[in-house]
Amino acid sequence: MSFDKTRSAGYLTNHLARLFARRIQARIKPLGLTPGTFPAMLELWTQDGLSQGELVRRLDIEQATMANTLARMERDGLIRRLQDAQDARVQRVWLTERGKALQNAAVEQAAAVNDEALAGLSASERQELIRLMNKLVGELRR
Amino acid sequence: MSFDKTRSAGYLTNHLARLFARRIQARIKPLGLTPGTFPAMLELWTQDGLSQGELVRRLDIEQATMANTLARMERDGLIRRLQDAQDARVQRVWLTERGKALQNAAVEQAAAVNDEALAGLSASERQELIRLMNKLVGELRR
DNA sequence: TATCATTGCATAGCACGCTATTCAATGCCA
DNA sequence: TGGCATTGAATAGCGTGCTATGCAATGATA
Repeated sequence: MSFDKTRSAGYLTNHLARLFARRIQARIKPLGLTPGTFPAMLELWTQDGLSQGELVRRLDIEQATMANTLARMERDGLIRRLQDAQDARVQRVWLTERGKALQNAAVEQAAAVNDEALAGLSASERQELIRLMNKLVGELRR
Repeated sequence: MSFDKTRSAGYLTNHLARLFARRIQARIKPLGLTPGTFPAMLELWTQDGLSQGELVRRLDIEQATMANTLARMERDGLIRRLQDAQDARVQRVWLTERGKALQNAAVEQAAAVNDEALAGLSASERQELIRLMNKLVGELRR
């Protein structure tokens, strides 16, 4: 039974994810951000005050993972967690001023990494790659 | 500054990597394997007795990560590490009988996950996706 | 040959992903 | 209204990735 790693979507995805993480890590470290916080920050920059559960659903991250990530973000002064007034079980997540202020610089760095990765591709190749990756996500999310 | 996560190669790659990992984890757990061991096992099934450094170079994994992964693999009876006869610094990695015996079943499961992910794609789309992903890897590895 | 740089690996410490488990708050229904 | 199921979150434990650091073996050189 043979297996060519350069022809396996799963293998390539894992390798690519590590390469992306290394690059983004290097670029956002000076901002006081880490790669794992990025998805949550993106959601909160778009809509502040989401509940933890809402973040879990939007980001397709396990609840326990999100709880840990949010704890680190709170420790690092990016967010605050406040109990919801209507439902005492719900923790709402609010950006601090510092967290809000990072948006432009952080998004800029992320965009730069994407540009580096896609440098060798034509516009239509980029579009096709994104389309196909979205299709895989849809397939695997069921 | 806006950022569309469904159009970011990095974001999609991270999401896809998590989805792939969940699937492969579920499938190879019964074999006593974990996703992180897979790349090393693939290399060793192809060529047994590689040094740790050789694995690091082939898999583009940090040396410390590989040392940890190999320690778990040894603990779990997949490999043994023996000092090289010529160079006492070198640890050569050898599959156990159990490690060797897992090849067919493990590769089968990995192939099945790839098939699930690519189910919605035509043959030419699959080929194109693999080609583009390899291009990104090449770009980001420099 | 004594010294110093290089190489190969291990360890510490942490980020971030997962499963399993627990607990409190809420909702529902007899 | 009392009892039970559901929901939202925290915690424990572990795999897998990283950087930083240390150390022993080897190689190179004055």
